[in-house]
Amino acid sequence: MSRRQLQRPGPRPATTGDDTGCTVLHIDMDAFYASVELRSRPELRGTPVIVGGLGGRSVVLSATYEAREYGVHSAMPMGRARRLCPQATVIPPSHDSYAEASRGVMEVFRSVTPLVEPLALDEAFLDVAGAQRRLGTPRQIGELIRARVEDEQGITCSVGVASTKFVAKLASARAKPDGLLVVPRDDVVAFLHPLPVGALWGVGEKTEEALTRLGLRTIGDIATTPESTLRRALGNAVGAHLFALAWGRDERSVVAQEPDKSIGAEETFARDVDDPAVVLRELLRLSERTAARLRATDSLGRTVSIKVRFADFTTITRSKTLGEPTDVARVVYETARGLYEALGLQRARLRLVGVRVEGLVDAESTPRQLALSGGGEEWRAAEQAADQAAARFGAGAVRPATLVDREVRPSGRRSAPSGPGNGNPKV
DNA sequence: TCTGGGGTCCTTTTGCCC
DNA sequence: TCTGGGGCAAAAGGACCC
Repeated sequence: MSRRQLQRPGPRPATTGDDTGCTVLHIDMDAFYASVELRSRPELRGTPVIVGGLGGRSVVLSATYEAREYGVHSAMPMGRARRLCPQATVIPPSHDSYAEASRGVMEVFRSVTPLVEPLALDEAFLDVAGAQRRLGTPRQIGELIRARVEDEQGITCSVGVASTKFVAKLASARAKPDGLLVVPRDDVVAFLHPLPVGALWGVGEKTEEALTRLGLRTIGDIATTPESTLRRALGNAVGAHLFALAWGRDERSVVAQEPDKSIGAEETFARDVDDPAVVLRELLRLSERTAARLRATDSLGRTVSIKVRFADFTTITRSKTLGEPTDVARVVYETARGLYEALGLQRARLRLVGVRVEGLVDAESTPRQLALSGGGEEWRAAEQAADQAAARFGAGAVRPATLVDREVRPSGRRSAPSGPGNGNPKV
């Protein structure tokens, strides 16, 4: 599902290299969403298939290799993709089944080693140093995983085997589709230097332009440029980082799943919106979705930010840090509304709005200070009740909060919130 | 061609305190 | 009392990833 393919795949390198010390595996599903869809539509195998929304503003999420032959790739606007490949079958995404397939493959990975670092639904790094005595060399482990994923999930994947994360990642891209590539320690520099700068992890469109202005086209070019020149042109962090990568230096180790740092939701309107009432209703929906996910993951967040994209695609963000972290939709919404109203947009045409909560902490280990915050503990209780109803009867059972707002505004005696701090007088 | 939605990380600016 | 500047956190923007 990688957005960029390596531009010049060249001859598939031999897979016979020495894998000693190459304990980092990068595993990447081939055309993941499309492959999952093909499991239930086997008659479409070998034909161009595009997974993407049907709306006018959607983009390609995944395309089979047959569709890619026509120039279709992920993140491309659907309209363009359909013009490039009119005969393709278009399938709207079913995110639940991708999540389920993802759980399946991650389980395979974790049966090999606990050191699994997922990067996305369809890819992960594995450190297999500790699994070698049990399962064989890194290459053998890679082949074992490929076989098991295909057996158990009915989709193929590609594996890169190297001594560092980013070389493993480049190797899996080169091995695609349905392949495995080992880059021996001694071959790293020779493997890297002919590649275009855009192949480097962290080099996108803008950085590539900047590098082109410096006359640098390959990773080898970066390697022979003074680090100080790179720092000046790209900034300290990026410059130093790319210089190190160009020499195959990458100290980052594989770390098993870290907790999320932010949770949010955003929505592009089908058509631009200039009605503040519509925008506010959307902010409410997004706040509820975000807060529900906070509660579902036992997280609280301290900073609420909104994102507003105008019709011309310029985008701004505004944020506010709360006195204490929250997982209450009402608090998220009121903060978001304040931020939106402070913009004084009148009737500007908006394309997208989003809500995000940052600075996440674990709910269990964070004491709540109800009296200080006016933090909507009663709202929290109501929202938890709604969570439970949704869990039992499906999300449709829960009424939109626009109605809740009018009918059960928490004033005076109404609900008895349970949990720490119960009994604080309100207002 | 006309650009989704979920994120992370880095840089710069701004405001505050001392 | 005014001013400068260091240090810090928050805010804002932007690049990048899949």
